Amino acid sequence: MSGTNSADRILAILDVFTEERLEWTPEELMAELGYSRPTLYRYIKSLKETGFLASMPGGFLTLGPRVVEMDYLMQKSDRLVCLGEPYLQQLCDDHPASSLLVRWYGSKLLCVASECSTPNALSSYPRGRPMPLARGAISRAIMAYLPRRQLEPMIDENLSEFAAIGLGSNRDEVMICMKQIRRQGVAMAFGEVTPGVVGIAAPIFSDSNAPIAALCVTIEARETDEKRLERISDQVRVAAANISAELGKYPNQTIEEKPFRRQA
Amino acid sequence: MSGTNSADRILAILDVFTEERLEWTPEELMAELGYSRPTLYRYIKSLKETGFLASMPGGFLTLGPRVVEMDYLMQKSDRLVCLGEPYLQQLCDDHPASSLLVRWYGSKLLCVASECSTPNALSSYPRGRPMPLARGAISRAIMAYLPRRQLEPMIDENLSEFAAIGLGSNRDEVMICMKQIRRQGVAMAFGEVTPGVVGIAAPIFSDSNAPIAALCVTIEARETDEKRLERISDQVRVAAANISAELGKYPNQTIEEKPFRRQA
DNA sequence: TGATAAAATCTCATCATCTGAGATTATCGT
DNA sequence: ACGATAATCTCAGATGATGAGATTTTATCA
Repeated sequence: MSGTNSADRILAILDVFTEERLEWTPEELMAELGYSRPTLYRYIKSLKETGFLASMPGGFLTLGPRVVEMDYLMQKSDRLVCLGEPYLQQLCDDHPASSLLVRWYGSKLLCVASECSTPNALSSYPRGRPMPLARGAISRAIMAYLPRRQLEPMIDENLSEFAAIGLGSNRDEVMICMKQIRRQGVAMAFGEVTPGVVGIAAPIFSDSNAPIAALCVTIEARETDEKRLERISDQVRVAAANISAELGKYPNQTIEEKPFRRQA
Repeated sequence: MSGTNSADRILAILDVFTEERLEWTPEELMAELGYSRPTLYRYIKSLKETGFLASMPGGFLTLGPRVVEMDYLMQKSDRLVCLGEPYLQQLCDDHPASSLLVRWYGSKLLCVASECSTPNALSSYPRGRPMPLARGAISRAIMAYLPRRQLEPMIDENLSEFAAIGLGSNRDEVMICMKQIRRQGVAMAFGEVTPGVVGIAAPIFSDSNAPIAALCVTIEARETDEKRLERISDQVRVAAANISAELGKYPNQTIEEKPFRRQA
């Protein structure tokens, strides 16, 4: 309803398919979105033909097979996931914990792979579950390595959050924390996301520039101690560094004619 | 390029992100799709704002977080998946096999959940992997229960396939096979999809009408015998029936004011 | 099976909005 | 700070989008 262009209007249809409501009739969509009947049906047709929507018995519409396929595609071809999975496995073998790979999308943190060795998957993060942007070890592991002009505005925006966690009450204090994280190579958070759960995260780089993801281990506080935390930190740091190195080894996809970082 | 409307043009962008090529620069997209620079950037902007595309370091574009999130959403809210998972588990506990839930999207068969108890995941079907439409037990388990006017054209289209499998050389012969499947309640296929692998599948219904999915077990032929096949068939048939019954127990989402199938 | 209701598509005139060349501004790397 | 590349903006023309209502198709029930 905001965007007046039909690109946004067609994409807006997919927006209404949420966790609360995954099945809509055309009639309901018309009411919700305010589109006329022919227009809506035109859009639906396009979305169904491309597989983003699918008809359910009873005349309902749901998200379609394309979504599932695309995710499969992404997962299968994501070098971060492929390279990282063995490390997730290893970390879970070594500790009663969850391990996760989280991608940084600029405006969103999204879990893209996870393993879990504890039966009660209370704090488990399956693929696709979004993470809070301004809280937790993952968030900070990434932020700490962002270039200044990205980092500073983020800090200013979330000052109250940082204050609540106890990282500092102004930008400079938080910056010092970030510096410390850079020195340690890992970020640690005690119960920031889930009460009683410790998170230990290290950033992953694809080139030498900005972090693109983080490797994280979460473990119940009562399952651990000083020594184990130390050990996990080391493992996470090393694993993240290894993944980064392996990611950098080959170009992202195929060898591009235009290498962006090395002069031809 | 085919559809001249901008709905299709914007969705066409997502089409070029395939397994072979998951990273594109705007320049490459312009060349591939033939859109002008401002137009393409307009589209990209919309797709990025909605999270369907994301920027990668180096100026590349990839599929975005929205895809992963949507899949998570679908999976989490899919009653078929939630209800079916325990059965998949059970089947894998009982046999050295893979078990899968496959949704029927009218034009596509897509695995939506799977378990595997064999170490060599040779014939494993993870979520998102599409299945061949005209081959295998799954396909036939669903087809056999389709209403006549959907089934007959499908048979005619794929007569050569059916002949190759040995189900019959004309429509009537194939129809007899389908009838037999209905009588048995399961479809069985020997090495049709993967050589040396047997598939046993039964349809799942959400209302009494048409099948919406199938439950399938695949097992290496050399791991099994007459007796075990019999046992698996029974289990699959019963499990599929149970899932169907449970699916029907509650309305798909919330209780709709307009019940479609029962009179108020 | 045929009648009835609902759902989906079609028609078409109007006009909004989409398009693209080129200029302009932002961003990045050195 | 500078040069190069990437992304956005401007604007006029015209193409394609829109919606009321008619029509066809599909589903539902007797």
